[in-house]
Amino acid sequence: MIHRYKGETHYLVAVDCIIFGFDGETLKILLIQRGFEPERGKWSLMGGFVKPEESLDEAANRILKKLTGLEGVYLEQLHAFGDPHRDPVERTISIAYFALIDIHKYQKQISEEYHAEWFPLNHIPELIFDHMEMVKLARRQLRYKASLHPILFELLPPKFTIPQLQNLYEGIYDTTFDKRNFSRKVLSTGLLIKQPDKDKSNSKKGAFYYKLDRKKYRANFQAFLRFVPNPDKLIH
Amino acid sequence: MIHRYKGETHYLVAVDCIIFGFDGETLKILLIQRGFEPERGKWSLMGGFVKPEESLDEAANRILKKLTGLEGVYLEQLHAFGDPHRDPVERTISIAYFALIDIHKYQKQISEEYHAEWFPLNHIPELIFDHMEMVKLARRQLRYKASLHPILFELLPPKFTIPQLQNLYEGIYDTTFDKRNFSRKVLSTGLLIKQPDKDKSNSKKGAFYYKLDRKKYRANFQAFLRFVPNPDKLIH
DNA sequence: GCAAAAGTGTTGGGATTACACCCATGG
DNA sequence: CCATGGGTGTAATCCCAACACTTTTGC
Repeated sequence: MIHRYKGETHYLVAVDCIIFGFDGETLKILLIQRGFEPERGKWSLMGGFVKPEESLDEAANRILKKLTGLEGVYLEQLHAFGDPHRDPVERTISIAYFALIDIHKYQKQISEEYHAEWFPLNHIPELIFDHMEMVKLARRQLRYKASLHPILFELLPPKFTIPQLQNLYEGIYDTTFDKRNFSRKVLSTGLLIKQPDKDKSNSKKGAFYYKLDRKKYRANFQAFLRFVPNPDKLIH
Repeated sequence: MIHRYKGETHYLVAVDCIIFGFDGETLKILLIQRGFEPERGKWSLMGGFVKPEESLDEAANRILKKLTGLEGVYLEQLHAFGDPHRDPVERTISIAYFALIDIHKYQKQISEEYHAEWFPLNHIPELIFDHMEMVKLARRQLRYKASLHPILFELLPPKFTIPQLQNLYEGIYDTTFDKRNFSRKVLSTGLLIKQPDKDKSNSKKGAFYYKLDRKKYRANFQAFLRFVPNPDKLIH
């Protein structure tokens, strides 16, 4: 280090994670009960301060792993929040990230020390600081992005059925789609590989499992895939 | 302030602005020649450190105004950059913003003390730190967003012609569009108000001026307006 | 009167929507 | 044997892309 910039103020920099999961019924986020002051006992997003030798992405991955035990999951920077008084203790700039995980891979025991719990998106408790704002923005971004790109597969297990997928979309947009049109659209992308076996947990007939073709998924991610009719009206 | 978080490292936090302008021919960004060490004399984005009592958005607006004299222009947070060694002097987290301005409103004299200059997007000089990365991301984001929402009006003067608008789109996507389809699409949104007078600088016949209907613009901003055919292939 | 840019209309194909019936099976 | 959810086909419509000629006027 040659020298330092003189006279400028330094701040704490944190990362907060909005972690989405889907249990087959509703879309949920993972919250923790703060174990330290201020606001001990209140609900909050999982977060942490950025360490001297890690990048922001690394910090987000570290924090996500600490709470869920998961690595290599979908994680995207959402927005930087920097209101001077957002944290009453001391000015902290927070970079919010949102993660999409397969809720079944989530290891409950790891997170018990944090008193973590899943909350349905329409029953979020009061949150500390500006975390509710972060959650709202993340939800908007998820709707927006999912209307254009096939990211919701990240919330499903490796094998899933088309009715499950449709349930997920319907849950996120709080609406219903025509199942014939939905399955035609989804299958026409060629992103899904049909499996020989069926999921019989929801019907006597059973629904075929599909797996995501990861190769085509990566190749076509940027392409606009519109599984969602009239997204304009739904993303707010 | 009750107390402080113990044992955590503090960092400098900066804001850097990617300022886009359109001169009727090509899309350009505004760069400055650094007047201080390190890297004095090298080209760089306009930036500055976040002050104790301002939010990130306020910092970005302040910096934009300092360089261009403009207020109330389109300004959007792009991404936070936080590699531990992105600034060799001292760890600095930078929040990048991108701005779209009417290049004609830009006051050259204000910026002379910064040695500011406009550079066409395909002739950007070498930049300090990770600023080139920021520029590339901003360009991608501009293409992406402009393919879905009518933001490019922000780059044009209050009165403009449809051929001018088409030129702008063609410049940004480095391609050409059919003018009949283009003008039909643009006019069908109802966003434009035809003026009685013409711009005769580009042809003998002259092209009618239009003004943006700001009310409808705000109301329809979220709606997906696709002036750009096959955006999939163009946004990279 | 001609060059150069502005402006406008039609048509065919592909995509999207709306809609209804049969299938498989566990109970 | 029947209730439940899974799976599929078709027709009407809309949207979009492709395409060519007329208009205006400064020189």
